Amino acid sequence: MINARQLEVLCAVIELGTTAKAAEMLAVSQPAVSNMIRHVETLAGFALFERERGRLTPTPEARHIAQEAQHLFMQQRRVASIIEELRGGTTGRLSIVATPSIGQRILPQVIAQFLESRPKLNVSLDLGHTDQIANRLVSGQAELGLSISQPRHSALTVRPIAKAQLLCVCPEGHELALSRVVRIEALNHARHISYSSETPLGQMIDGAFSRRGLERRYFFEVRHTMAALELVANGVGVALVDTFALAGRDLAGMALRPIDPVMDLQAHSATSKLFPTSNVALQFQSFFSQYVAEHLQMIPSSPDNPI
Amino acid sequence: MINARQLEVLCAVIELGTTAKAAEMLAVSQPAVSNMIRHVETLAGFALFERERGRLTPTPEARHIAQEAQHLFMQQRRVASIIEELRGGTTGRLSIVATPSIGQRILPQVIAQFLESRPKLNVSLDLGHTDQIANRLVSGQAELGLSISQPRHSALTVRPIAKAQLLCVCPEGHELALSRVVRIEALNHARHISYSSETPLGQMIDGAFSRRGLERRYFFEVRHTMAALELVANGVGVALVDTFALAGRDLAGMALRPIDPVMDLQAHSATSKLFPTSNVALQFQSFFSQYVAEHLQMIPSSPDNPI
DNA sequence: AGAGTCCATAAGTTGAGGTTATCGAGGTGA
DNA sequence: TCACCTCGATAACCTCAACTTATGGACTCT
Repeated sequence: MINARQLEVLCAVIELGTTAKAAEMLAVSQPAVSNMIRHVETLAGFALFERERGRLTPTPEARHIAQEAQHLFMQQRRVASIIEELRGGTTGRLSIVATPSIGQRILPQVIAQFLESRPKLNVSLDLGHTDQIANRLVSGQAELGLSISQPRHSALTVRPIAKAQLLCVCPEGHELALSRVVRIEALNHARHISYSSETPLGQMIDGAFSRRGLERRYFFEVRHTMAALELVANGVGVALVDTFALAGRDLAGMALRPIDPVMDLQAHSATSKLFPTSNVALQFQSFFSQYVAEHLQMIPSSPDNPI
Repeated sequence: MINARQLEVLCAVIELGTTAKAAEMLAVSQPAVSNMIRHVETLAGFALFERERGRLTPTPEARHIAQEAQHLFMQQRRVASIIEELRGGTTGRLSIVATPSIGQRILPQVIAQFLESRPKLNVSLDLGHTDQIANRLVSGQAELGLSISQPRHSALTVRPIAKAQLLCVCPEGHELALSRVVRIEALNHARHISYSSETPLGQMIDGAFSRRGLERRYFFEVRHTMAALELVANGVGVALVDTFALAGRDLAGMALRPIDPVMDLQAHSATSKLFPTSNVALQFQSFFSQYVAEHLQMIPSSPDNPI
C-alpha cells in the first residue's frame, strides 16, 4: 500500500512541476525524487506522469490522487499536533472528583486558572465524600481525587497536596471580633455553628477541645464549611471555616480571626494504582499545590501543633 | 514526526492488550513491537504505557492518540482505494465533447453502458462542431473529442474509432420503400431532405452524386442527421441518415433501406497532445469502438467504395 | 516446583529511501 | 551552429529504521 512519504513526493512534483524543484523543497536529491515517482507508478499500476521532451506532465489520475492526499496530510498534522499538545498538557481530558470543602470554592478557581493556558482541555468535575472519591478512582470513572481526609484504599496513591487552616468567622461587630485571636473556649459561649462529629472536621475540632480538657458545644450542626460560612454571612452565628472555603469569597459583613490553637488542614490528592495517571493530571496536582501556596495566606503553626 | 506505521503498532497494542498479540496481528515479531513502542515514546516525549508487574497498561494519552489515529487510517485506506479505482477506471472524471451526430444518440447509450460498471465515475458531455472540439481539447477544457470528420490541429492526436453507414429512411409505404436497395439517383426525384454542402456529410453525399455524373437535389436543408430523421418520422420526406443517429431509435412508421452506393462513415476520436490522457478516457475509447462494432449492423462495403 | 505468560535486551539482517556521479535529450542565446 | 543550460534517467553505492532470532528475568497460576 502506498505510504505518506510517497504521496508527499508525488504532490511536491505535481505542485512544483519538476523533480529538481521538488527535490529542493523536500531537501533530498533529484534522483531520489525521480526514483520515488517511478516506484509509485509501479505500485499504482498506471502512469502518473507523461514524459515528453524531457519533461514530466502529471496525468489527471495523479492530480486526483494528489488532491485526496491533502486530506491525509492534514490528518497527519493533526495527530502530530495532538501529541504535541498532550506533551504540554494543553489537550486531553482531566476528570476530578473532590469533596465539597475543596470542590466548591477553591477548586473551580484553580481549574479556571489552569484552563487559561489550556483552552482545548476537556475537564470533568464531580463532588462526593471521601469514600465515593475512592470508588470513582478505582473504578476508572475519575482520574484525580481531592479531599481533606485521606481516602483509605490499597489501590490508591495518596499524597499531601496543599495546606489550609481553620479560621473563626463571625458577623462584623460580633463580640468575638473584638479580640485579635479567638480562643476556642470562647466558642462554647457563643452561637456556635459546627460540624457533625462523624465528619473529619468535627473530629479534628473535638480533638482540639479535648486537648484543653473541654467538650465542644454548638447549637447548629452542618457537614460542610461552605454551609457554615453562608450561615455566618446571614448572621446566624459564628463558625470555624477552612481557608479553602474562604478563598476568593466576598467577606463583606463578616470578620475573620485567627484561632488559638492554630488548626492546620492538609488536603490530599489521590490517584488509582490500577490505571496510569495522565500527564495533565500530574500537572494539575503541581499547579494546585503551587496555586494554594501562593494564594492562601497562612498563619505559622505553633510548635505544639505540627501538621 | 510520527508516522502511520508507528501509530498502527501503538493501536494494535492498545487494542489487543499485549505486545505478543499485537505482534501476531501485525505479522511481526514481539521484540519488533516492543522496540517500536519504546521508540514512539521517545518521539512523543512522554510515556504511552505504564509498565508494572511485566504488563503494559496504556495511559490516557496513548488512548487519545490511538483514537485520533483511526481517522488517519481511514484516510489512508481511502487514498488506497481511490488508486485502486483509478487503475480500474471506475473513478475519476471523463469529459467528452462530441459533434451532435455522435453526441445526441449513440454516445449517451454508450456512456450509460460504460457507467454501469463504474458508478463513481464523474462524466461531462458537451456538444459542439469539429472546430469547437479542437478548441476545447487543446485548451484542456475537455479530454476526449468524438466526431465524424477529423479535427485538424497539430496539438491533437486523432484516430479512427468506429464505422457507420448512411441509410435511406422514408415513411412506411413510401414508393422508395418498395425497392430492397435505394439508388441515390432516386432521391433526386423524391422529397429529399439533405445536408448543407458546407457540412462534411453534405460534401460526402455530393461526392457520391458527382461520381455518377449527377448533382444532388433536395428540397429541405438541415445540418444534422437527427433533424433529418425527425422530419422523416413526421412524414416530411426521405433522407440519408447515419447509423449513429438511428441507434436504438424506435422506427415505427418508417422504413429503412440500404443505399447504392454504400457510403461508409468513419468516426474519429481526438485527444490533446498538450495534456496526458487519463486512463478512463483511453478505456472509453476502446469501449466505444467495441460497443459500436457489436451493436451497429453494417452492410459490407462494395469494393469500389473503400473507406 | 514447574510451566506458561509477559516484556526487555542484544546482536545481526534487510530493504526502502537516500547519496554522488554522470548521461543524453532538448531548449536557448551569442 | 556551437556552447551552455535545464531537464529526467540511470548506475553504483550507503545508511538506518524496522525488522529478525535468541535469550533472559519478572510474574502468575496450577
